Amino acid sequence: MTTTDQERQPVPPEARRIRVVLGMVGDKWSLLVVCHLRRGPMRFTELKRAVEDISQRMLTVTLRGLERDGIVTRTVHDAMPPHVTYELTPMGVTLCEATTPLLGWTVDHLARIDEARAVYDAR
Amino acid sequence: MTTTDQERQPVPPEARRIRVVLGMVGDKWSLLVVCHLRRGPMRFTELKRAVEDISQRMLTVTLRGLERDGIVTRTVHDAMPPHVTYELTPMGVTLCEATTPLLGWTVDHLARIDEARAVYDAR
DNA sequence: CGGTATCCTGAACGATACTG
DNA sequence: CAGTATCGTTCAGGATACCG
Repeated sequence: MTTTDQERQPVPPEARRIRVVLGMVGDKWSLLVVCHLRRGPMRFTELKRAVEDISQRMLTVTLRGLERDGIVTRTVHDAMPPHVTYELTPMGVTLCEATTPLLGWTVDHLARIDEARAVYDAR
Repeated sequence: MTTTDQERQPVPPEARRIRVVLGMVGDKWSLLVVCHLRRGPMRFTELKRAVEDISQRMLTVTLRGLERDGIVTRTVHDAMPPHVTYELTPMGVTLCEATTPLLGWTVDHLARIDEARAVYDAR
């Protein structure tokens, strides 16, 4: 091998991007919550019911993270009874659109993935 | 509210897809390894050097997972010295393409994300 | 209604040593 | 070279209880 010298720092910016994406939506609930908010603003309890099996704590933690990243907005309505709504920001909408191909890929390959796993596990 | 009855099971298939995607590439290393393999087959040690800070153990674990899912192939070459190469399967290549928009989104919004976090943390 | 606070468990991950 | 085995730690996430 003679190319040993000039191949340092191959893809550091790509690595940075991947870390950022995973840090934002790589957890168990964020993408799920974002997907539900595509249809429009939702209240806390409404989300709690919609996102199956999420605990109250994890919904709060997830929403705080998404709010911090500028993906959702939190709006407190002073009414009787008082309530809070969450809504995708414009950036949140574009994030949603950016994930569409990946979700589509899963639809197209779910069967093949299950098959590959079965083959691998059988051996 | 009068729509309480007919809104059960809103998006279960979408949830399933998201779980599958995160289960495959939602961990710390899989996407990173896949991205490095875009350029062509690589040997174990070559990957170990390329993927910054990955431990030998995690590289093995990650590659096994990707192999199980049909994303990479593992080929043992009987030579002296013996070596092993990893390569993206056709399905692995399409997965890579499906993630491109999401990575591109990060490039476009990295600055805005950092800004949003700074604003949120300052308050 | 929409949270916080606290405690706890399991899985993911890292470090290190050894091997065909 | 390309692993496996073992151990220790960290941390995301779940259960539960309480609150403005």
